[in-house]
Amino acid sequence: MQLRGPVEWALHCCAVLAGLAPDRYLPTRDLADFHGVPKEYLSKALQALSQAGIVEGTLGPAGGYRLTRAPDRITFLDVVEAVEGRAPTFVCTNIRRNFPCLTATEKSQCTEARPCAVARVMWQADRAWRDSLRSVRLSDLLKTLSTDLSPGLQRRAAAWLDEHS
Amino acid sequence: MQLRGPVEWALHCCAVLAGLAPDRYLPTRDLADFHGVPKEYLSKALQALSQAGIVEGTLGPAGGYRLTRAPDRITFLDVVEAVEGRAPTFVCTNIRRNFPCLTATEKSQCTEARPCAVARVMWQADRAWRDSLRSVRLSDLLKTLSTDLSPGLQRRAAAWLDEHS
DNA sequence: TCATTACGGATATACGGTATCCTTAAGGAT
DNA sequence: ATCCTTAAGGATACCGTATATCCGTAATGA
Ligand code: SF4
Ligand code: SF4
Repeated sequence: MQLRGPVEWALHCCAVLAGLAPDRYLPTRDLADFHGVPKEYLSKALQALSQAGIVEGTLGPAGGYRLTRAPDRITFLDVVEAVEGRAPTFVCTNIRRNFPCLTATEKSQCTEARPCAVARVMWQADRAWRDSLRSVRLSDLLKTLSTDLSPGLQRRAAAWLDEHS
Repeated sequence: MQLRGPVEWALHCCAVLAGLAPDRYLPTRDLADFHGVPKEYLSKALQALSQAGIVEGTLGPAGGYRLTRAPDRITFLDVVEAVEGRAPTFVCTNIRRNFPCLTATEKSQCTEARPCAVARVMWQADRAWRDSLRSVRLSDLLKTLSTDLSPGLQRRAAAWLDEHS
């Protein structure tokens, strides 16, 4: 069970986009260069964000991506689910149905609508994970970053993004 | 990001073992037959549980596995971590170090000891997930099962396990 | 002694993640 | 009107890991 590269990239890209001037578009190439990740592959993650309605892209020169709404209306869960999907981490293969001592009627009751105790516990934990991610917004990340990063670095990063427009 | 078969099997096996008479050993073959899963593969999950000290195996005829301690001292997290490992779900590849505007000293400060804001949020969610799993014990599962399952099915399951000794 | 069992190494296979390439359509600049 | 740039998305090759099986070994009780 592991989250992979694209999720991390997407989160960092959103952080960069959130710090940009409003209405400013940033192309995939710049985001890829800035993070040092393959452009074509990062593009897939950005497309996922676009399909989820978190960012929107525009074509042509001076095109690229920007956020569709304010950073305080985008949660970590939004980004993670956009890239990683909304499938629950625990998948029930319905082992129950294999029990050798089931009657036909009991076997027919083993449906998705009646999940067993094990699945309920695992899904509750899944919900706790998602609730935690939902409780942090992109604006919170920006605030943390502004205290974590030195003013000099923040200025240099902004300058780098400016000259690559 | 997905939990796979062996975790589900391990949880169900623990539930069965918890319902057994104390000091009774149940071999891998019976556990595999009861759940309808491949015996050799299930064996790997049981070995993981054994290494984690949740179950213990004994050799020879009438051998098999049993729990090492009472069901109220085994949590879901114990079982999940034994099979799935203790690695955090979010792996930080240290993208920061690729930022084009870092000085040498800043780059050297990007260590595991100083995780960035993104990683901290993801790990907090990971902790929430584990806390949720830790809060449910095997004894809780048994209690739920005893009310969920019909008395007839419980009797039949116990009988099946008895005649396969 | 013998059958049975856990244990762990080795191995084969399948699947999904990783990464790249290419085509298409659309927007802006000239 | 034309050209360049860019998102969008399909196709594909590659690789690693998960899945699954097999076998040898040691230990245990009958
Ligand atoms: S987790 Fe529950 S629902 Fe899923 S297979 Fe196991 S018993 Fe059935
Ligand atoms: S998550 Fe944070 S620590 Fe991990 S790579 Fe991204 S910036 Fe660095």
